[in-house]
Amino acid sequence: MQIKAPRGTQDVLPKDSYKWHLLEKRIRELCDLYQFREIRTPAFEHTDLFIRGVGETTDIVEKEMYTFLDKGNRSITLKPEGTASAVRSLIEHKLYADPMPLKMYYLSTPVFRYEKPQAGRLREHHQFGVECFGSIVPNLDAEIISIAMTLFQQLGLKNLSLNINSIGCPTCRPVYRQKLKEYFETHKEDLCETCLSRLERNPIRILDCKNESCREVVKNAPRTIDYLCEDCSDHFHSLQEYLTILGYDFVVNPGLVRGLDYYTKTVFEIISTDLGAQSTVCGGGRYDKLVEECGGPDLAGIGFGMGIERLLMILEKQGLLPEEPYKNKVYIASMDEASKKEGFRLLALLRKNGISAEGDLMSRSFKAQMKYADKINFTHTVIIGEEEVKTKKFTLKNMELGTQESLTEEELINTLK
RNA sequence: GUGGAUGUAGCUCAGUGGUAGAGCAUCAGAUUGUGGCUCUGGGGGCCGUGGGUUCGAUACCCAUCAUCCACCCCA
Repeated sequence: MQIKAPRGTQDVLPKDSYKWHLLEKRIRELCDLYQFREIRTPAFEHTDLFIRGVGETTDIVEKEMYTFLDKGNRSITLKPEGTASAVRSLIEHKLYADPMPLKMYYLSTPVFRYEKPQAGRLREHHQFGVECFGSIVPNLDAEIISIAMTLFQQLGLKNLSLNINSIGCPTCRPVYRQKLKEYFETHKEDLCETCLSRLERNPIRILDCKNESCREVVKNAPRTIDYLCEDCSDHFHSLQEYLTILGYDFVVNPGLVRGLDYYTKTVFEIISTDLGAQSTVCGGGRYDKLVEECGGPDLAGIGFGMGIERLLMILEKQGLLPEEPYKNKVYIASMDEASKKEGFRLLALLRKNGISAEGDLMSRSFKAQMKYADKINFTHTVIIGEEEVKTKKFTLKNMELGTQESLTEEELINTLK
């Protein structure tokens, strides 16, 4: 049996990796613009971190984690998301002693979830994420959102929509939760099976259900934003003002409830119509209690995660990915034994001078070498035969124009540089 | 975890109850040191895997795995 990549994983092949590099370069420049620095955390953590961080009742923790015992009998889990690790690291290295706010991002870190693969959903995918700790001001929420929005604008993405909501804080959420539960109790007969089980454990999640009869019930359900405490309500309104200052269109979506338990106040998602059923490219929010819950000090936080594969899917679909960037590539074609050796020497010399070059590695005939040079799209070919070896003047052919000239070693290096 | 579609050469796909083809790609040639066009030829497939029906299955039936899509959930 042939061994294939595990279900829900993808290879990035040599011909495509430049797309990732392109995107990663843009993202690094952007983060630099916002004064964020990169953090790198391990691909796996102690399972407890995610149980405490992400939340016991979430789908991620309940059924999607790659958890195993290592040889030291520790329960280990492959990261299902990025925030918990950042928080753990912050606490472990006492970064809370640094000047506030703490700003960090992570890029192309792999995250793992055991789900059934479909369009835009993988078991291993990669995320770009941003986290900021120590500040509770609403203009920070807007600023975090603007990082994602700016990236999308720079890339030229269309058909995106920004959804925001506030899910309250430990002061107002229990009140709302109770109201919601009372409301759903009276409509039990119209709820689907999963929602009935949610009723006890996490009634807020019913708001997110796509089942038709549940949606009917949800339509008239109490909305989080109507039960926010004064602090949360002010925060939410203020956020909207700041988003307006930045000129963003947004939708207040009371049904937006995120599947991770750590969120408080602001939650948001950026949605694309070009992704099929998995429409979220970027999702995040505020998590003011998470650091404390993980054993750290009382420190507010906010951040988002963005799926690199999904982002690339949209770029591809909207035709926004450029061709592989132009590069001056030189091929050295040679004929007899003597010229082959001369070519081999020249190849090393070109590379020493920073010129990207390649020679024959297939023992091809001269003509076949030329064909190859054409196929691989070399911009120049250096031709070496008896003549060139004798005179020490090499033939440089411009493959696009078809022109050629005879040059000394030094001239050759200078023109190709 | 549930449901639908699909699985034949590197890729896109034909095809028949008697163990397979096309186009593209690849490689080699078309008189001696020059690519792109054209022409000729070669290599490459246990027809996803395991069972069953049959004298015989790539084709029919079952199972399984994988891919794609939807539910669920999320990036």
